[in-house]
Amino acid sequence: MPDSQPPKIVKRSFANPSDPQNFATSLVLTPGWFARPSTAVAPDLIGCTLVRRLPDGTIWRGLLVETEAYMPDDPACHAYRRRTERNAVMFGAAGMTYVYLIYGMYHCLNVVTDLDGVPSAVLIRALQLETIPPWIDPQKEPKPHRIAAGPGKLCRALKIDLSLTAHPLQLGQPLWLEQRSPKFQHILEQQAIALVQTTRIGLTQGADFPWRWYLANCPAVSKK
DNA sequence: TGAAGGATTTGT
DNA sequence: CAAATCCTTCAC
Repeated sequence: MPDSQPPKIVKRSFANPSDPQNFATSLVLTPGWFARPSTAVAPDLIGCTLVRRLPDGTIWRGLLVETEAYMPDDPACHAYRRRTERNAVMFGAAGMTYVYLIYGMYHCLNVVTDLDGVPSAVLIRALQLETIPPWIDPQKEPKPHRIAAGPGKLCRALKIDLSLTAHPLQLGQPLWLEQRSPKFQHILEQQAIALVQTTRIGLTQGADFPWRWYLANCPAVSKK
């Protein structure tokens, strides 16, 4: 039975109650939250935060401002034809990463959605980074808010590659997701900001399905 | 075993 | 608008 918003609070004991991870745990989106159709999860992910933990322990965070849904009977979905070695994780339980290589040089990050056996995912297309990682060359990208504007660019910015596919999105893993802040939720409900729904980008098939969502007037969105 | 092509990005 | 660049898929 899929969960609905808001996500469950994860109970976990800590030796030190002031441990910042203790607070972070309650914000982390759980597998059940992702166990809904990708067309339901994708808009709900806008305003949530992607957290990247590098092997050296450093944490890099970005606000999700653009997503796309890929469904089981969707000709644009990598799992549309059949199960293969690459897309196998999409056929499994929700809350896992699906990373693939595109055009030989860019990686794309997806979140596996829906029930076990229903192959679908949400492509994360753009982030608004909280801080700019030092390995980003400011000469190459003069606009700081555009560093993660695009699925390939955000993976480059957060050092996401094929080694991170089929990983659980959980606290302490290389990647996890955190729910919207109360402030974001509020201004969204007050319609002070708008979620735009439109068609997906770069497809040769299934291009007419309106399964792309982005934050209106956000400079970090990949394309207007 | 080989060839075609892709959920992208950048520069001409 | 075409190049970069390589993994995946499908045909033979």
